[in-house]
Amino acid sequence: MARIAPLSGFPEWLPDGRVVEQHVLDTLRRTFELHGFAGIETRAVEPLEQLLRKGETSKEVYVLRRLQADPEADEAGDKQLGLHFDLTVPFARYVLENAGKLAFPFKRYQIQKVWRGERPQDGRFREFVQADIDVVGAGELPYHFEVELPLVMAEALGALRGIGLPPVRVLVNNRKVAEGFYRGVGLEDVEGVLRQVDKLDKVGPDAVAELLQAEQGATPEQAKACLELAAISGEDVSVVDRVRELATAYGAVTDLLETGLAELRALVAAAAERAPGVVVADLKIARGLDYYTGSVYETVLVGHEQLGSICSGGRYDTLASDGKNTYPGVGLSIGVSRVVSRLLSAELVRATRGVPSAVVVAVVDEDQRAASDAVAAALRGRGIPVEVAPTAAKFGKQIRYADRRGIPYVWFPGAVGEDGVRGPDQVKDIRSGEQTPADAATWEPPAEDRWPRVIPADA
RNA sequence: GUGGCUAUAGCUCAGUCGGUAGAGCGCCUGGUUGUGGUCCAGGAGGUCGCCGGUUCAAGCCCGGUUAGCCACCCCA
Repeated sequence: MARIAPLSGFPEWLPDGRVVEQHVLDTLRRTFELHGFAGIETRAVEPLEQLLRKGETSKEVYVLRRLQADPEADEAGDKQLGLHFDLTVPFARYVLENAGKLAFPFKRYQIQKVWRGERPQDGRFREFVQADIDVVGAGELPYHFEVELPLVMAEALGALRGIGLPPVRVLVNNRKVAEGFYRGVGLEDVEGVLRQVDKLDKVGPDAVAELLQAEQGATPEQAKACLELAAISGEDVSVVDRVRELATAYGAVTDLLETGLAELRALVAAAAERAPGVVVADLKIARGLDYYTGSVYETVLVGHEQLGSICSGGRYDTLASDGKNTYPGVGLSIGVSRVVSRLLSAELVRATRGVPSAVVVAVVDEDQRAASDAVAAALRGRGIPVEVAPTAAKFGKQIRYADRRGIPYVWFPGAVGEDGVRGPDQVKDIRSGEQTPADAATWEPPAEDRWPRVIPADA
């Protein structure tokens, strides 16, 4: 028998999970718009060569082809399409394509699915939703956007605290600091060093020290310096002084380092004021991607650090370039699916119901279905989500129909008396059992019952 | 892509020394006269992932395969 089984890495939620996801999406979108970001959507595909420009992700790209494509023809390859694996590459292409029509600096948000042919795991998917914000400038982009963007994300995620999302911690670092320091101590393969330092949480400092020596040719002294830098973290500007002291001790003070430290200081100082306790400077944050040139960000859910980063990004001096013009940018991306999957699997949140209906209108018998339809229409006309019972089963079954779906109210159309006149309708709150006469032209459910809500699971 | 673990009812899982399948939950029906949840009584539902091998006999042992989970890699 052809077993129906979920496809690993392609998550699908039940209706009440979708209510949660939709709430998250709505909340993020509202926050982005409050900060003036314009929404765009790009196509799902990009030319393969465009997607592969960013490096070693090639194996992860899903290629698109027609079932009947001529196998000879696709040898040509330059017209091959792939599903985008992030929203930054499509955005960069979009900026170049529409540069003449956009006003810079351009702030946009983009919430879409992306695809990566990775091995799925808890919180890691092959098809998932990202919510990105980026600011892109023409030619130049003021540093203050590197301060603003992580704070917008912190606010967006903070807006989800009410439904039970754990607090977040935005870890920040600056590429110029890392690069300036590493070069200052004589390590030229900045990329390689970053990659090893990035493993710190997983393998520990001793292993990283060995890797630095074995893989990057570092001296024990250089390795020690890298680890001491990585150990520095803090919420206030004193981290900057500590980095400078360390660099001085190793004779590693460079202009690049000083530039980076000034930037990092500005970010930490602003964050301490605008979002105290949320942004933490952490000098071990590396981010493997090579195109970051300034601030880099990673965000964890407090208590769920094992889940990995739920929101990352950074500054790119060259987000896009057409040869003549360069467009620097800074942006972050929330892994919406990762967040939602954890909210659901760890039972941090729940939806009050999985269907929109606040009311089920009972059907007395099929001959009187029209009366129930009329009640439903009257309620809907006033914006109350309603459905009519699917069958004229015993009332006990119709109540159970509502109960199973979490629908709080059952409406009983008045019985037709011997005089042929319909008696008064009644509405029952099936949670309390309370049943009262009601008029479809005026009855209102309490506001909290009107639509499904997302609430902390323990509420 | 590499490695480890797993696959039995809709779900979560038991299944001993190989002897042709069980529980809990869920679902359906009933417990008169149109009002659910609790309780009671009944009931439906499984080619034991798939293919092959060993054996008188395989859910159990062996090989393969597919899928899922986890770790690595990388990343949201």
